[in-house]
Amino acid sequence: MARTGANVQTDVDRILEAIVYLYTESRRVTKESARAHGLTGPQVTALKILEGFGTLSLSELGARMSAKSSTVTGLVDRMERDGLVRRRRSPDDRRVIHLEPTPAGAALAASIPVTAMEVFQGALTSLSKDDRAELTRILSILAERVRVEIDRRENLGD
Amino acid sequence: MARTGANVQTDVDRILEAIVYLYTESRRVTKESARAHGLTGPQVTALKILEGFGTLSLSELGARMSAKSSTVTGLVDRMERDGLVRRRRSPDDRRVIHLEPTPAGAALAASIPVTAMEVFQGALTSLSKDDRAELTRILSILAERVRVEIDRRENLGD
DNA sequence: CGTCAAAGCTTCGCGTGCTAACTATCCGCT
DNA sequence: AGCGGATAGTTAGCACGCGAAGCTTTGACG
Repeated sequence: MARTGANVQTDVDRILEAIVYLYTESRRVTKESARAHGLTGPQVTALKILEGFGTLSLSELGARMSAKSSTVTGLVDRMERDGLVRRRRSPDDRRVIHLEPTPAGAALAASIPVTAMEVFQGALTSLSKDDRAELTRILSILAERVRVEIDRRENLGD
Repeated sequence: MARTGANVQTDVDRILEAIVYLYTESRRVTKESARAHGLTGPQVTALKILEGFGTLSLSELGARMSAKSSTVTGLVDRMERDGLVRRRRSPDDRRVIHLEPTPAGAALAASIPVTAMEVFQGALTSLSKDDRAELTRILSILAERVRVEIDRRENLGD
């Protein structure tokens, strides 16, 4: 274990801790902003995605939100209940359900600024330009590596 | 809006997306590892923290897990039900409840490798040493800035 | 000494989020 | 045509996770 030295583990810990913190806070901030409009965080996320695409299937929405289909079902149930979106069965493929915002949902989406992450924007702009670019670059690499690693494991494990 | 230019928003988006992805995956991996021992992710986290400290109050545990007290209550309820920890009222301050792992809980904690984040270790060690150091440095700054920004907002808002 | 705000936990209600199991539909292959 | 696996959604059951409201205990302050 720890072939590469103990300080790697320290970095892992620090990075993980920072990521967890940043994620938690980003969700909290989003939630707070959503709340001001009578919505929840995921609902705003979904509405904003729909606003961009107009119509999406449940699975497409789920993919863009990194959520499983059963989660999306529940989310959409509540959004439909609250008159934000409408389900419509696809004529092409009867398994598929298309989702579109209602006028009310669309209006609400438009009224919510994308600045749910103002806090991050503030923090990120306070970084130097170089640091920001570096962060983007390295995080992208990291995400890609993790993706690959997970794929590898799944193909081994099963 | 976007006083500082559109490419900042792009960076924010990319960084946020990467963070969400990494967080989601880290939780998934942790959960999977926990599952193999019949536990949930947060339960492992709590046990591991308790393993390090021996005894903690509920609020101290909550602080270390970034969880609210009502969340901790439920988590500890289930862990107590499953014989992993024990609640004990503090003699000094009768509001406080001390938490300690049962022998079974302690044994379980010891048997679970900290390597729930093996995937990350793999990905991170595949980064160059410099990139890893850079990432740690920048993320730390970012987390600190966000912390400050949030404090600032809370003192303004209220 | 009494009051009263604050701290520590719990309870309740709600909204995620996941896995497992199930239904309906589609599609490839024979 | 029809079998059989894959795909899209739903349902059920569980564990978080949070905010609001409530309880007990503490400690500060008049």
